[in-house]
Amino acid sequence: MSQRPKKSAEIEFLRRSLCPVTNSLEIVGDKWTMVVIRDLFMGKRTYSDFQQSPEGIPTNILADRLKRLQSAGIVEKIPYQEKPTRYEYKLTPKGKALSKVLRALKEWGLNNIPGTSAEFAEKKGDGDS
Amino acid sequence: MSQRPKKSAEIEFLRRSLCPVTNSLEIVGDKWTMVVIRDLFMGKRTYSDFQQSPEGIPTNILADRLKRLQSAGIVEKIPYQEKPTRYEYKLTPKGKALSKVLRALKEWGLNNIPGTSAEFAEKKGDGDS
DNA sequence: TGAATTACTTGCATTTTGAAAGTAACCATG
DNA sequence: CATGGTTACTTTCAAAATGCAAGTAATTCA
Repeated sequence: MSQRPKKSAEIEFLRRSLCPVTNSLEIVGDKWTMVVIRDLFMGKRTYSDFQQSPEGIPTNILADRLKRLQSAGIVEKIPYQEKPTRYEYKLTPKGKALSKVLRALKEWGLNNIPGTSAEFAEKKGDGDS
Repeated sequence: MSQRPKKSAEIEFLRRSLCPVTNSLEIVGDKWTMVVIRDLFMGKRTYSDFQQSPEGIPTNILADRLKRLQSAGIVEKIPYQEKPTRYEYKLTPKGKALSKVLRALKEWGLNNIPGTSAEFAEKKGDGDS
């Protein structure tokens, strides 16, 4: 056995590269994912919370991103009431570890994109402490 | 004059929101842009340098991203020889300011995505000092 | 019974991406 | 001076992702 290379097993591990930057971008590197994560850091919890953000994420995209974030282990969906059963989304430790990425994006934007304003990326009453 | 609102002028400033995170993502929030920026931080300079990276960026996407990065003031294209005229791409100060975003993505990937390896996001001989 | 709310799913047109091939300028070789 | 090679793209077109709108399901409220 093992005469031929085990293609199918290898394919499961195929990535664009082994670079941590590239692999992170596979998960959070699109226009909407980090916006949802920003909302979670700001304390938003429900589907409609995310929908109400000023960026106006399309509802199908939001549903898709929440699913992907769950299967990536960044977000978990937890029931917080019954009848009707409602769920809240919250960051896992893996998700919370993205805070530095978020902060770096925020700082870069504030310093390099005129017209941006910190209050849109901070919890109300949070002095960035 | 200025009886009617200056729609055309306003439209130039229309954005998804005023959030610095969202606005940063409009520029660097896709699967390829930060890969090119990573390469620039690693010392790559020419079009073919970027093409040779292990991720295998499609050439039309590369050309497009380099154009966008130039018009965003993140990268500049500078001739470094004549006959034939050849250009190198390099980061502007605004581009260099993205180092924290890059580092945060790298650290998150290293800590949270098994199989990633630091050497793919560092200059050879650079001890991260 | 009917309207409202929350949390989605579905359908479909538009936009972006990606693979491959093509082009243009120049140099090097025979 | 014709042929081939290199660099740096552009073009074409199919496939995938996005975005808008409408539809659905469960439940509560009037």
